Amino acid sequence: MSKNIKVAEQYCKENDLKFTPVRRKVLELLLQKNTAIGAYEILDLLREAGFKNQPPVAYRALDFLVKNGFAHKIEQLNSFIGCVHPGKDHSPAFMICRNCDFVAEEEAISPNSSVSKIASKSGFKVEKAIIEAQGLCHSCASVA
Amino acid sequence: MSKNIKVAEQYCKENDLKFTPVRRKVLELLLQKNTAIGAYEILDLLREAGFKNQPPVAYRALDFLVKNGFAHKIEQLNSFIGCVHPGKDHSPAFMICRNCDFVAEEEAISPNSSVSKIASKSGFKVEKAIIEAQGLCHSCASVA
DNA sequence: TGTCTCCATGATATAACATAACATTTGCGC
DNA sequence: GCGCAAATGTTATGTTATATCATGGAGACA
Repeated sequence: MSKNIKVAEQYCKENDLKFTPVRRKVLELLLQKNTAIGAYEILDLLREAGFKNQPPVAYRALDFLVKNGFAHKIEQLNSFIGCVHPGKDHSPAFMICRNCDFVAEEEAISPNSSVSKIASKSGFKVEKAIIEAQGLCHSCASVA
Repeated sequence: MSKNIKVAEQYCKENDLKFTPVRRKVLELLLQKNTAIGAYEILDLLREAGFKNQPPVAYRALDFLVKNGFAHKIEQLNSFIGCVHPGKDHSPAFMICRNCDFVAEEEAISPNSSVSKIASKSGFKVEKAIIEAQGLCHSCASVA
């Protein structure tokens, strides 16, 4: 069992959250790849694994995982990815390779980051921020 | 006629782009609001203005406007907003008020911005980046 | 133990967002 | 006028996401 699954399990236990079979399975699926997966692709994988496969099944599990910090939505791709450091309160930035679909999650926000500075300048109170960059990952950039 | 429409018109003239009636109308619609508008809402407004209203009509115009920097897509909202400083090559950050839907566009990316730093650390070659923050705008934050 | 309540899941339907594909028209250089 | 390229018209369909109501299952507590 992956380390991140264990972390999620432990976190749920401590916070009275139910880490049910379908939620666990979806997280496992997300963690098996380093690319983002769409909800309907997850649905297919769930069906193969013997779960029910109507859209709400996937979306509910994904909502749970995203809400609790175990997964993230990549808005530009309308798809989802497992979080590489769950549990910690964090503000990720994603680097999406347009060639191989690899998605890297990095830490982004610090008190003096661009977003904080821009926000304070305009009096905007930021609650969450998404940062998604598109381009070429290290290895695809080398080849090209 | 709004200043931004003129800028777009001039830019198109200089770059051999066709600022056709439907493209102009969509840009006008986007510039009339300081909130983001969905493609199907634009479609409704186009119909009211006597234009054809099948989905491709709106999406084509939006593609043109986004591609040429006259408008931006807000990924989190699946909707669009007129650009406040068109023509200039820029990397915007958006501040989205969850209370009043106001969207502010700010300049975000500099050579030593968070994104650039993170990217260079991991060898990722960034081609474009989106930054979208959610929270409360100045006036909604004051009320609360 | 019964039953109440809360939350998760099952199931059906539909809403909302976006594009494929092909026909037709328009503007423009020659 | 003719041919090309780009824009628009038109039909159909693909993709992503949610509303709604029914059913089930675990824990609280008398």
